[in-house]
Amino acid sequence: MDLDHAARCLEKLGHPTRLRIIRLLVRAGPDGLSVGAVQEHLGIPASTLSHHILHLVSAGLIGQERRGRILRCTANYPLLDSVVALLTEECCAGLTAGRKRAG
Amino acid sequence: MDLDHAARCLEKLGHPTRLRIIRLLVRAGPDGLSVGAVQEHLGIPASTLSHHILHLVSAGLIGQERRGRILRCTANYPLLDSVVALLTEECCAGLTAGRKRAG
DNA sequence: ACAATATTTCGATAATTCTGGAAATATCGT
DNA sequence: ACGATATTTCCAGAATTATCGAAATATTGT
Repeated sequence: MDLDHAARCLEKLGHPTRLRIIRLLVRAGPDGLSVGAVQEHLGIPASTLSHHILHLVSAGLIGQERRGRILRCTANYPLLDSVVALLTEECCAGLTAGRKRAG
Repeated sequence: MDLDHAARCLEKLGHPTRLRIIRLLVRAGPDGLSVGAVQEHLGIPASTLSHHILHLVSAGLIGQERRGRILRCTANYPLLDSVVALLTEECCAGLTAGRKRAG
């Protein structure tokens, strides 16, 4: 995970609707939720939701699996973890008090 | 820090140039860097840089302090920490294996 | 084949963001 | 006051993103 890849993920996460989608899916656990279920939770038009989901899929932040008519979306936990890890190690926290890296 | 505030921060971090600025400032430590120093590192036009810095300031991700002609920019470590914390606790990691939160 | 359900694609508009040259502003040293 | 340095603001154009109704595409059950 390099900086640009992280930036691409953060860009996708940096939209309130998409961040809500991610939160829903993370909380839903490994089974995730169907697109329809997400739509019910968020109460937004289907086409708008579909676009946002496409964003998240294109960044790899969520995965999808067809099950009949239903398209199940799941959070990509490892990728989310590495985004947080990059943000933490390379850019942000852990350096607050006594910085460990030279820079 | 609510979801929308986090989304606003993530949106700002979700741009390669801005993420680079943040990384520079974090690594520079509590003293930060002047705008000019950042510009030297990134090699982009001053006005473009100024716009990006304004974004980061408006989100509170960096602070500024004038010192004569030089404007020193510093990373807002606590805010960065809380963004990471929200991402970790509410949205992302820590739930990968055995989830602790109900949802 | 048909109706019902689940989701996407099309198409169009509005809004926002990104970029950077040129000019303006602020500060300093002399 | 002047010239140099540091940074921003103005301005404009190009590019991207967001939104959502309507139509299209699967899939299932009958």
